[in-house]
Amino acid sequence: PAEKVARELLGMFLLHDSDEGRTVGKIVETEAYLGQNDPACHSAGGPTKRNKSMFGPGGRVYVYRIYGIHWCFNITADEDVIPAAVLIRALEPVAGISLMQERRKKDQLPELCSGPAKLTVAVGITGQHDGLSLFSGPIRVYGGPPKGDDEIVSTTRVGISRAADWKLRFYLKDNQYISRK
DNA sequence: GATTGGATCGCCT
DNA sequence: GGCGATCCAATCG
Repeated sequence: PAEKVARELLGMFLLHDSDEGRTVGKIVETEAYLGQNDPACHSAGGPTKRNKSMFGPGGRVYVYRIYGIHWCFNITADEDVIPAAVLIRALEPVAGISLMQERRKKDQLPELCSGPAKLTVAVGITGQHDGLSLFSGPIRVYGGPPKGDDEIVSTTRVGISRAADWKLRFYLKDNQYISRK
């Protein structure tokens, strides 16, 4: 289930090996999008060219363009027949930091990956990665989630209008690298 | 077929 | 706090 995946991804590491080099970030903020029964999920209206990556197995990359200019990175979740995904909203920079600084044209660590469209720039993910498996290929997730639920804060998702009161945004309490409180 | 508005960010005031 | 950037699916008719 996407909510479970969203919680368990917190504390895990996102790795991307690109032509320019390797970046690694710790996942510190996520949002769950549950599928066709979730009005805020892109798959709510059925399959389209954009959302097709959610229709299929979990553990794949779903990247879409937002506001015409930014990329947002998701990990698909749940059973094959349920088109769900987890939006990765913020990372704590771990490795390849100089490459992230170069791509973002920012030096301060909290500026590098503290938002869904910032982190795609920092780690070099674009629409060309849409549909890739996380179990083979350049984008991987590894490590384990943090111990104990008490370090995870759950709240409402950012920037949506439908199902606005569902508490499906999760972040690590007191972490300095989240996009907002 | 045309219009609308969004899971955002950075720069401006 | 406001606004511009500028793509594409959803909605309307």
